Amino acid sequence: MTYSEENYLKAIYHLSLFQKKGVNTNAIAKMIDSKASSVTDMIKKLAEKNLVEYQKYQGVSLTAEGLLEAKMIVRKHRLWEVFLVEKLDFSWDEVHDVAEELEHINSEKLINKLDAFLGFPTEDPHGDPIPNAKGEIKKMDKKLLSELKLNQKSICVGVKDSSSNFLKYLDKQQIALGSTIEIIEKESFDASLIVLVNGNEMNISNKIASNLYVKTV
Amino acid sequence: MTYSEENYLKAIYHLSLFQKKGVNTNAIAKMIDSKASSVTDMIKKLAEKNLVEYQKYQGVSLTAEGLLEAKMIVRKHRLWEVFLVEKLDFSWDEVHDVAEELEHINSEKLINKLDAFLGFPTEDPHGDPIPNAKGEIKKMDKKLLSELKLNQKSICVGVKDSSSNFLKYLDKQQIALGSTIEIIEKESFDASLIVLVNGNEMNISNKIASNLYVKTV
DNA sequence: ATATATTTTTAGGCAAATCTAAAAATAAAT
DNA sequence: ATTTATTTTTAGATTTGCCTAAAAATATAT
Ligand SMILES: [Mn+2]
Ligand SMILES: [Mn+2]
Ligand SMILES: [Mn+2]
Ligand SMILES: [Mn+2]
Repeated sequence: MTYSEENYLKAIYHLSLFQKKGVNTNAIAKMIDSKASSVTDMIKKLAEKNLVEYQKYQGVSLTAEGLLEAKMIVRKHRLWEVFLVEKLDFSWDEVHDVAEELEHINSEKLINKLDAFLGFPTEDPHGDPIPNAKGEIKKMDKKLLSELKLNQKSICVGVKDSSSNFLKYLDKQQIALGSTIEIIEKESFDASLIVLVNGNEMNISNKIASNLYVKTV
Repeated sequence: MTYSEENYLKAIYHLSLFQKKGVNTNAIAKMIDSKASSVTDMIKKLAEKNLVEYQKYQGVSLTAEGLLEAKMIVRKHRLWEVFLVEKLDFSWDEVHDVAEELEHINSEKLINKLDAFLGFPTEDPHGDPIPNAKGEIKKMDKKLLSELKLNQKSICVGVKDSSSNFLKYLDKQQIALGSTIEIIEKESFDASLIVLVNGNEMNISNKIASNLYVKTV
């Protein structure tokens, strides 16, 4: 498989998590940062290889084979992110771009040895689940902080937006995976929150709260 | 730089170590496993980018810039080989192909962090020198076992041929980097040797002896 | 229901990297 | 010094992945 094919499969996979129907051509183009016509071309090729199901004008979905391939790419991406953070001291906002390259390295032995070396982690540095060697994903039940009830104690377990910008903001506010979070007041005017993060009171906007995953305790 | 351009630079670099004049088109084609016409095309592109010096029919050589680029690719290749052997328990005959892919990952931070993580190694698992971040190569004085004098004690420090085939043969004979080697008899008929490897007597052919580097002690 | 807007596909082209076959230059041999 | 052989370059195609612009299909609005 080429890098380009792998990137398309991954894009379709990510989009299909939020889209029960077929994934839209335009959505893929946006994610891959290319044009709709290019997407149509590639989709035809992937369909030819039985990696996606495709009917003209009806969007596209992964076949069982395509789904497994996509999960293996995601697995590699997230394992490399763990490696970069745990072993090479990268911060969580620096790993994505490098992992985008590393995810295409093609060696089953490499990735399984890396998995073992890292102690078979189940989540990446952003709290996203890492598929195991069979493609199985242990799903954690987590909710957005914006949906958390008042005075309900919780732990930060992930981010929805993992842009460098957002992650750096969290660093500055000393919010990290594992931080305890509790909402002590909701402002109805702008849906901002006053929260306790590791016991420290702070004010966060609704936008922030809508991009933080928490697990109630 | 594209993967292909990097592979050409690396090939020219390796060939230029044994060739004081310009490197031949055909030699590059052979190493890259492509055709002379393809090489000519690529050389023109590299010359355009000032990475090589090129005059029609006169072969090609690296510019200072091209040389540094080539060394950085070699650096990455060999550091990844160390990583695979030291951290992921690959054997020395399994690392080359994976390193061929990993060497193209493009992140200065990654490679320098990896270097530190590995403890700034100066040689790869085959005894080849690893250029430092500035491209400097510490050269060790080593000679081929076939050139070693009778009864001169030495240590195995590298292999000239690093094909999987040869490396597996060495494993079978329990010859490894660090093994002590001494020639106790030379057979003039076929230039084969009777040697002591870590004290064990064995017979090795001239071909083997011509592919093992040793350092006298 | 018809007109308008949006999405998707097709048609035709381009750049990178490769190839084969032919031509040109260089090297080797008589 | 010519001829012959080898090496290298050019010419012309091919494949992959992408693009723009136009056409076709689908969705939305009146
Ligand atoms: Mn990522
Ligand atoms: Mn991640
Ligand atoms: Mn190697
Ligand atoms: Mn090596």
